[in-house]
Amino acid sequence: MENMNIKKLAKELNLSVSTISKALHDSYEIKAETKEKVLALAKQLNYQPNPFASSLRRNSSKTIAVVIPEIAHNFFSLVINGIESIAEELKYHVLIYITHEIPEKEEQIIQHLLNGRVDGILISSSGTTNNNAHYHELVQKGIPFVFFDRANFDVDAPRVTTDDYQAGFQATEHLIKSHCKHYAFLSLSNQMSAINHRKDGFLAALKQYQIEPDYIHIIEAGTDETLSFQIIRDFLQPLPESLGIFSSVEKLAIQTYHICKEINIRIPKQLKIISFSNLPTAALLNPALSTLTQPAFSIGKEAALLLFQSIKNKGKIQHITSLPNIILKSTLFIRESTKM
Amino acid sequence: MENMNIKKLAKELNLSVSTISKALHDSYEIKAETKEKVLALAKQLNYQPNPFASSLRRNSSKTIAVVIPEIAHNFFSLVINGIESIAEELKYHVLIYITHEIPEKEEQIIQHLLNGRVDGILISSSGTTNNNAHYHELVQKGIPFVFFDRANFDVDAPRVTTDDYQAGFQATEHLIKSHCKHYAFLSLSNQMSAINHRKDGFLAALKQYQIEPDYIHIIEAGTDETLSFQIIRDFLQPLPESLGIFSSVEKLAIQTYHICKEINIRIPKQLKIISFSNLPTAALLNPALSTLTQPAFSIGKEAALLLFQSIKNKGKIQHITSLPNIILKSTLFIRESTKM
DNA sequence: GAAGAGTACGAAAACGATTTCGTAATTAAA
DNA sequence: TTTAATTACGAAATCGTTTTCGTACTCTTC
Repeated sequence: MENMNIKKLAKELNLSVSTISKALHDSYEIKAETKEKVLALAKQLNYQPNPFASSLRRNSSKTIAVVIPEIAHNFFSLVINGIESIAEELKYHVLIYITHEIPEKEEQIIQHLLNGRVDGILISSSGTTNNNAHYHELVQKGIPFVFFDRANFDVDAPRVTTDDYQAGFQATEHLIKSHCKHYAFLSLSNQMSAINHRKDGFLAALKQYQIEPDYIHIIEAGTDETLSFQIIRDFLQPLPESLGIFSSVEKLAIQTYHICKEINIRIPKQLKIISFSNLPTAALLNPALSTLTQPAFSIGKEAALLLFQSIKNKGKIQHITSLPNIILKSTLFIRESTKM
Repeated sequence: MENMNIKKLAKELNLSVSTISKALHDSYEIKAETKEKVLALAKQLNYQPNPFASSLRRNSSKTIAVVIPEIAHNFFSLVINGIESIAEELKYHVLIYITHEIPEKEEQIIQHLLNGRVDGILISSSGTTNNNAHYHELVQKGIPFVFFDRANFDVDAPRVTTDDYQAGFQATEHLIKSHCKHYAFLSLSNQMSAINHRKDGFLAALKQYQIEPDYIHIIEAGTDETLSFQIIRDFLQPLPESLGIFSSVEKLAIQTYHICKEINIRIPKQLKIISFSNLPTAALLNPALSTLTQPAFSIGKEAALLLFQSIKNKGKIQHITSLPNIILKSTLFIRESTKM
């Protein structure tokens, strides 16, 4: 009685394998009485269909993959929560892959997923904007995928992003109205779509308020922890006069806080800072951090919905419908870190 | 050329399907020259083996499941990072399931995983200590699994936990030496192993220092967000004199901070607090939070290693070797929130 | 009562890889 | 030279489902 399967059920009930299968799928070909018998025995013997046999035959796995740069990161774990809420409802399984911000790793993962292990993929890209061959292979293989937050705009795939440009503009405007002199943008890299849009908003605001280029600093801190610490520390010594920082990601803002604590820079007196962040403790920091908060859970949810829709429509004639491109709004929370 | 498979490779090279399969697996039966030809063509035509066919035949999926109560939680996402680091190395895939602290959900997930979709499971239990039928079914089915952090001690499975009792004792001793009068333990539920061990350490320390029962409070805040807020708020109004709080989980400490801010309780003057936590911003809070920090990444890593070892040994004779039970140490960080 | 429709099932062919068991051909040993 | 061993491959069964075709049988309908 090691493992129950359809064949054993069939033998037990003196029915054929196909009848059992059809009964379990509530086929119209099978009469109610037989269905009941089959269901009853299946439950009694604790029958569980073999997922691989089923996937092999049906060529679908009821599984999606989520490919993200990091997981120990409030934003991404909230997104996963959103994704899971939908996947769970539709009885899909969720595979997690972490790229650690390494584009080659991402390529390798995507390359692997070409084998049909998953029915669809949700990606927050770690890649440079240049290399998108692996995305095109997905398209070619007909594997649906959806970008969220960090998209590759050269690839023809649905996207769920936030209003990064507007939010960047808004945050910067807020800094300007707090009367800073120097303005700095903390970036991870100049190859990530979301971050670049934030930077564009930053620059546009500064332009509109006619801030001189001499007072504008773009700091590319990179993804390496110790290196970015060093880069930020170097930038803050000597401290530019009346500095306003707009951090494009939470991690860099936290590093900045640590550095300020270390070398005794007073926030917001000497340095004002606002950051994109989903920190549940932003309001409890010393001082409380002004944030631009993305609706992370909703991003995950919307991206998943888009993906499942895409999976469902697979094979059907692609109408000339425009590419789904959902843009959600971030929320500005003004706190002490940008006080005048 | 839709999908490449072994059969097409075979036809192309005028070889049999079995020869191709063996060549791809570097079998000794196939001569070097043939292997090279096969490998070359496979690479050229971008052949990727169908994972379901392979899993079906081999009865193994190269996939593990991680079942956790929450994901938007520093501890658990760090653990996942640790798990992923090992899984990635061994080329295993990682499925994530979230129970949202609902025991029935956990049972349902485990029940589903009985079908062989995964080769092994890592679990941080959401269950009450009573119900462990689903774990026994796993044992019976021969599906390896490992508990981490929150284990069920009635079930015969490897565990990776931390020195919760000692850490609880140590944290409480620290509070006592900071001269509190009242002592409170914030718990989620009295059904979780790790939390109960922390509580035992808490109580033992208070006993050793002969603190009167009247000054000892056990607060079960539960897993519901709004409810736990209310419970903690109620406890803090009116505020017990010279209160020292030991929070068993990060979330409750953060809620306490929020409440203190709201109703103007000064930390550490009126209330001292220490908490189990993996917050990267603990030192930046206002005031900086004293923490007991678990080696979350290592917990994930060790648990994964244990699981893979267990998967490898599957089927082999179980020696009388003692049950693997790894206990890692937490680290105490004393900060301002418990200052005298 | 003959034709057609509908009902309820079974046989067998997939899905794509792995693996067991043969077996020709070559080489080595006696 | 004969026998045994080794090498290098192929045929076919197998994993457990799903699905396509049949096909008996019953029930209408005129």
